[in-house]
Formats: sequence, C-alpha cells, structure tokens
Amino acid sequence: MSKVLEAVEQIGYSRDIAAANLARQRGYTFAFVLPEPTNSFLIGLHEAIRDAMPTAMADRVSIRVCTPTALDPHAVARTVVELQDQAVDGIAIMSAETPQIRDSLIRAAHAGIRTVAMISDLPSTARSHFIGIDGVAAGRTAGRLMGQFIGRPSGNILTVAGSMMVRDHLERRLGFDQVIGEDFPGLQTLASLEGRDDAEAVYQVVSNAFRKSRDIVGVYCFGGGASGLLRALSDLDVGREVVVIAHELTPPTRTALLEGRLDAVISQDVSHVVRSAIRVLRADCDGREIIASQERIRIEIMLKENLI
Amino acid sequence: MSKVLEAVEQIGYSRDIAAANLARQRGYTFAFVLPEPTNSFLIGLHEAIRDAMPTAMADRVSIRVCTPTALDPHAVARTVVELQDQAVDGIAIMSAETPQIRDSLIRAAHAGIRTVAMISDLPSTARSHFIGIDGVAAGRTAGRLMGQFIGRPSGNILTVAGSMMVRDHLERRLGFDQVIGEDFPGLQTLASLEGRDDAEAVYQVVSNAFRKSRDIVGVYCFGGGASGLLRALSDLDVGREVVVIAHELTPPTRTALLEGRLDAVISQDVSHVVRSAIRVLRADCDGREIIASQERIRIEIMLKENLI
DNA sequence: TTGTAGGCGTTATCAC
DNA sequence: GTGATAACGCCTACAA
Repeated sequence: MSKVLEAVEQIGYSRDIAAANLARQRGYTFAFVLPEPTNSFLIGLHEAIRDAMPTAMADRVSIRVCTPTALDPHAVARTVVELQDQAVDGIAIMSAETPQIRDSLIRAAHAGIRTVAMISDLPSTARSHFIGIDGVAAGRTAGRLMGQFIGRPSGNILTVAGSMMVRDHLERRLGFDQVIGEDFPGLQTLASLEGRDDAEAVYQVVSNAFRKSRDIVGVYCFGGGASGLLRALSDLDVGREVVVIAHELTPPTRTALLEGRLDAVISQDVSHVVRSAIRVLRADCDGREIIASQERIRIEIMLKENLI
Repeated sequence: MSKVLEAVEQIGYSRDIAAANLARQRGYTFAFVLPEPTNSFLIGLHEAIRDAMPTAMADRVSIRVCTPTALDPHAVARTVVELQDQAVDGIAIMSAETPQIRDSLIRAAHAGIRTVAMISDLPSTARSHFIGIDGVAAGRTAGRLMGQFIGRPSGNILTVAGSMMVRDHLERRLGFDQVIGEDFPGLQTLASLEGRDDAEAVYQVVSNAFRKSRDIVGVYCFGGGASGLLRALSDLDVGREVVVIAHELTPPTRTALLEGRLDAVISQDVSHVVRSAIRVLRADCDGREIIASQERIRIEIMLKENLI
C-alpha cells in the first residue's frame, strides 16, 4: 500500500462526494424506457417516476421517460439506439426479452451507457443490475397462500396470465405450480388463460372460463389487468366462495382487498423500484458500490389488514 | 407573493442544499437511544444502526448510540437529559412510555432537540414523527393469517407477550383479538403468557402452558424472544400440528420459517427504520418536508417462500 | 439595511 | 508530470 493510502487509512479520510459533484458540475441524465400506462400497474409506475423527479433533480440527475409501443420490440430497440445519441448516462428499462432489444442494450452498454432492468429481468444484456422481485419466489408465495387459504383438499384453480413482461410471468406460474404440486397435491391448476395484461381481455376470458368449468376454488391472476378479473367475479357473483390472489397493489386491487373481493395481493413497491433504479444508475456512473440491502426489492404480501 | 419569490417560481430555482451544507460546514449529531441488544431483534437493530453509520458520515451526520438499562425508566430519562448538554441535534428513541421518559423528551424538544420515536410510538411527547408500524394493524394481520391458516372451526390459541415495548405489544394483542373475534368466532384466544422479551422466559412459560392445556391449534408470539418459543415447541414436538406466528425477522425466526417450524412472521425492515429515522431527523433539522411515502414502514408478512 | 469578500472540499485547466 | 488557481453554489462575517 502506498504511503498516501496508508495515511488516508490512518486519518480516516474520505472524499466528500457532495463537494466533488459541486466542483465538477456533473449532471446525470437517465432515461426510463417502459410501456405506455395502459393498466393500473403501469400508471402507478409512471406516477412513481414523476414523483421521483424533484428529488432526482435536486441531486443533479434529470430524468426522461420513453414509452415505445410495448408490443413492438423493434420500437423498443429503436428507442434504446436513439438514446445512445442523446448523451444519456443510463437507462432503466422494463420490457420483454427479444433478440432486437437484447442487442440494442448490449450495444448501449458498449457505448458506455449504464443499464438496469426493472420489474422483469433481462439477463445476458449486460444490464448491471436487475431491480425487481424474483418471479419464481413471487409465484411460490402466491401458491402457498392459495393452498393455505383454500383449506379444502381438492378443487380447480384458474390462472390468468399476462403476456407482455413474458419472462417474469412465466416464472410466477412456474413457482406457483411448484408449491401447489409439492404441498397441495389435491388441487389442480388449470391451463393459463391469456389476459394480455388488459382488463377487458381478462374480463372476457375469465367470464368464459367460469361458464364452462365448475368446481373452481381459486383464481390466480399473475398478469396485469386484475381489475377485469374482479369485475368478472362480481358479475358472476362468485366473490366469496373462491380464493382470489393477484399481483401488484393498485387502486382497483386495493379496493377489492378492502371489500373482501380479493384475498391477497403479491406486490412490489414501485416507488422503491424507481428510487432504487436511480440510485443504482448513479452509483454505476460514479463507479461506486451499491448498498445491496437498500436496493433489494421485497416480495410484499398484502392482505386487507396490512394495507399501508 | 414577493417579486423575488415569484421569479423563483418562474425560473424553477431550488436551493442547492449540498452546496449550502458545504459552505456552512454544518454537521448533524444524532443519538439513538434504545435498549441493550438482549434479543435477536435488538441485535439486528443495533447492527442496522452500525451499518448506517458510514453513509450517514458521508452525509455529515455523526451517530451516537446510547443504551440505558431498558427496565429502568429513570435511566432512559437521564440519558435523554444528558444528551441535551452534549449538543446533539436529534434523538431517535425506542422505549417504553413512562412519565419520566415523556417529560425528558418534552424538555429536550423544548431545548430545540428534534426527536422521533422508533418501533413503538410515544404519543404526547412532541416527537415529530413515529417511525415503525401500526401495532393494531400488525396484530390484525397476524390474526387473519392465524385464522386462515388454522382452517379448523374451533380450538385454542396461545399468546405470548413481551413486556418492554409495552404500548406496541398491547396494540398487537388488541388487533389480533379483533380479527379472531370478528371472523373466526370458533377460535379461543387464551390469556397472554408473560415472555418478558426474553427467550429463556418464553421457553419456560410456553412449556408449562402446553403441559397444562390441550387442544391448542395456534401460537401467537407478539413479543421478543421467539427463539425460546421455537425451542419449546421443538422439545414438545408440536411443530407441525399447531400454526405458529411470531414477530420480527431475525436469524432464529428466519431459520424456523425455512424449516417449517414457523408458519409466518410479521416484520418490519429495521434497516429501513434506521435510515428513515436519520432522514427524518435531518429533514426536521433543516426545516424540510419529508417524503411520506418513502418513510412509511410496511407491515411485512414473511413466509418461507418470500424470505428475502 | 444592503453589499461584498472569503472560504467550504473538490475538480479542471493551464502554465510550467 | 507537477503545481498553482479559478470555479462550483452557497453561507457567514464584516463593511459600508
């Protein structure tokens, strides 16, 4: 160790990063790339980003939001490429995992832009971090709750998928099936209905499914558009007999929880996700270490009684 | 509105607080007043404080930890008084609610020292904020989980109290009874055993209780020393048949959760509590507004599957 | 009251 | 390379 570093160790000196930033007048520009706010969850996510802006600004980071059409991977990739030319320092992205998007992110990383994946992971894209919850664990959590809450030895469970954030949703289903299979062998999980993360679509498929099938003792909605599910259950008047579990705490799921039309919600704190993305991106830019415990997003279980 | 403020509004100017602090060489000294680390929860809390120190230091706040004997209210009050003379800017305190302590805090506030209550609230002490979870809601959450998980129409539930953080624990019991009474009328909640937040004491009272009473279908431990409960249940070999719910995620409760000896843990993120206390105290000192959503501590439900 | 110089800890620049 | 210096945005202290 050099003499100076030794002395530093002794004295306990540490660079004043506030002063440093003041001196160099360094600013950061980060871009959030995510789908348009087409459902409650995405609306909440957009709001969280807006809410984080003042604090971010005070911290010398300016934030841009890009909403390429989610269903078009090329549009997302194009957005990422455009961002490269606009001198952004970092990108926080929530998207499906397609080759085009993957390539664009790898190229961005190569161009020195820091990237993090939000909500749904994008492995093998050189994203420095994933900020969100483990999909399999989330699904397992839902599975345990479902099994315990049903309390009967047998019956059918309806499952409603999303489609957009593919990877994430597949993992949830996987985890759910694991626990039901292991610990509640009498329960039968039916093939996933395609809800396309859209309330109206969910309404239709759920309504149809209930007309066809009987002996449904539980419904697990692991995609977006849970409000469609809740409306369908209301219309069918099967709110009480079946155990209903969905993902993400939003105005409709919150209301349903309070009214007893929903038994549990598996959620993640989107405000935390957004703040974390910004902190992590900043740390990446500065070459600093992150505080892992502070950035870990929790799998939250919300019941009627612990609604915040 | 004055011309200048109007202009400020227009321009969108906001004071650079980092530069301000740099200029005035302002430092903050905060003290954490809490019991000695005599159980897993308190150990975790002390660790969280230590872990927060480096970041705090970088932010010009130095932290002191005071551990008056928890069982002696006079010692706590004396500590608070002493802190007044030592030029601390703020106090974050976790303690029982006694007249002496209340008075000392009011006097401290009068002397210009900002105070926040942690974990267990101290209303009517001029504490600017309470940083922790709502005890009644936490108890209700435990109650719902207990009722649903038991799945039988009738049976007895053993409850184990702490003693130290009195107010908090009373609230938990209250909330628990509310839900059991309302929604699970067949279940009977027995009088609380006195566990004194101590593992050994809990071990004794629980062992005795099980020897006396039968038809126990659930155990709710809402005080500290849950490891004693778990050991007792192991020794009695009643791990599987009864539903066991405790508070606070610590090494022993985490292990028990993973091993299936504990069915659920109601918890709060102590690292978050500590960071929040520091942020809130700083904001108070600077006369700034806090970001409520960021400082809200969640009532976390931990199952085996969503252990972080 | 209003104005101005100096300095906080760091970086960047430019001359050496 | 090395070393001196201005500047960053703000506060304090002192002067007018």
